[in-house]
Amino acid sequence: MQKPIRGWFQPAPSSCPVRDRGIRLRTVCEECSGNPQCGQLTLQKRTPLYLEQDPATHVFAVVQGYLRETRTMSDGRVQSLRLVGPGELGGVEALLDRNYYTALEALTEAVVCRVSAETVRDTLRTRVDQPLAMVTELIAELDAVRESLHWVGTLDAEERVLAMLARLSGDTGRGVEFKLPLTRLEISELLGLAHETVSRVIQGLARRGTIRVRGRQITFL
Amino acid sequence: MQKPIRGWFQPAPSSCPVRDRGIRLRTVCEECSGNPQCGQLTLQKRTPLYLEQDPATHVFAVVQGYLRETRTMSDGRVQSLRLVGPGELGGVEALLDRNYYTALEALTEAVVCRVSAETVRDTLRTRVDQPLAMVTELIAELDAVRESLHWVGTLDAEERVLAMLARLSGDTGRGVEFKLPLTRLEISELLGLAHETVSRVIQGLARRGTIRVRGRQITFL
DNA sequence: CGCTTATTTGATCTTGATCAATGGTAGTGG
DNA sequence: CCACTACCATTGATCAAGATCAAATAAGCG
Repeated sequence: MQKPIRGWFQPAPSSCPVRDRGIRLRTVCEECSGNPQCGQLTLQKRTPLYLEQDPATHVFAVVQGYLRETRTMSDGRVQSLRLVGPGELGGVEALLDRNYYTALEALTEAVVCRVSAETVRDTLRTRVDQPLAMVTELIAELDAVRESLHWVGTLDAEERVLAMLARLSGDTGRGVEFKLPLTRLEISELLGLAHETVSRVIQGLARRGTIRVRGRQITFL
Repeated sequence: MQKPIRGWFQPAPSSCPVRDRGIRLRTVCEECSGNPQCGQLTLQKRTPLYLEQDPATHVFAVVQGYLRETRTMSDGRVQSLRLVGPGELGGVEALLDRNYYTALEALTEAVVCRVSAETVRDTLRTRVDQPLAMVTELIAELDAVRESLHWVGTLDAEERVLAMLARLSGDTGRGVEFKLPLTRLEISELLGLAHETVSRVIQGLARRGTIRVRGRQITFL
């Protein structure tokens, strides 16, 4: 069920659960490389990995679960910037060697690889084969954020909720039930909607037979 | 008045108008390196640099003027994704060696440096000092797009228009008049608003004394 | 079981879109 | 220089999507 981690580094030389679950490239994870057990971080729900303005020291690759990036405005409003799922990167601004400008927090129980920015920088400096892969990664991220922007700009409430449900369903097919890992409130914050609207849209889709809903169990029909 | 180009390459060895206007790093621009006159491209208003789905061959750095990235949806609606101004990059997806997934078009008369993706890739492979600078660039781009997302998600019409006006005013101070380089319609498309709304907001700000408006001449008060 | 947190549903309100009409401005060619 | 034209900007009236306010369940969970 785990997705491969998109990474910018070479295959791990020794046993590593991350690689063993099918990834092409390994991340230079402090835990992975120093430890034969490849002890990634396991996070409980609601655990923050870092807060806005924290000194930016590490980059994270999500192995399992969902995190979210948020930013707080001067007036206290919180905006969820994006959902970070399996195989995606968080905190790349650490490579700029300054403070994080977003907060990153686990929404579900999650497993992440933690890589120090220093390690990444060293690797970029010394390994000829890595920079292009890293650049490719970042451009893919850029693509993803633009995609979100496109969504927020043009899609109405129902389209956005459908897109989110599709993403959260992963590779679950039609007719197969899956469990929503997020609450209506969390979904609404990520989509820039009110939670009541998310609820109404989901009920509406159910009434029209697009999906079947049993609490947090959803089936596409 | 020109902004420095953010670039990932070393200082130009010989005379180059781009560098001479104060940039730290030069872009490996086909025109610049092959030609002592450093003949960047000059674009007329409304000139497209590339269209969606075109083979992605070049990366562009804006020297002067404003361009916009757009994407067309299946139903024909066009979404403006972002404004690309002096010092910023467009078309970085060319490094992925596939097709452009956005269109890039000049909104005003503009000057850009054109760099072949091949050149950039070669430089990343062979020059030890460049990758980190390039990665830094991309992360800054990522930051900018997230910023847009933040805007679109949390700001209301007036806040968005104000943010755009602030950006377009550049380093013009309070009390100094500047000329809007974009029409109300173009602004509205970039902000995801109706052009009537942009007009109303601008008039409203003028009525309340925040700005002074004379057609496309604007003064912050 | 009792408490907290999620979810659903209804009623009403606000923002900004849309429709429609008019006035301005800049560029073009005579 | 002026008239013509095409685009740009403003303003008003109305409408709709979704936010907000309010309240009643439902679902977890110690």
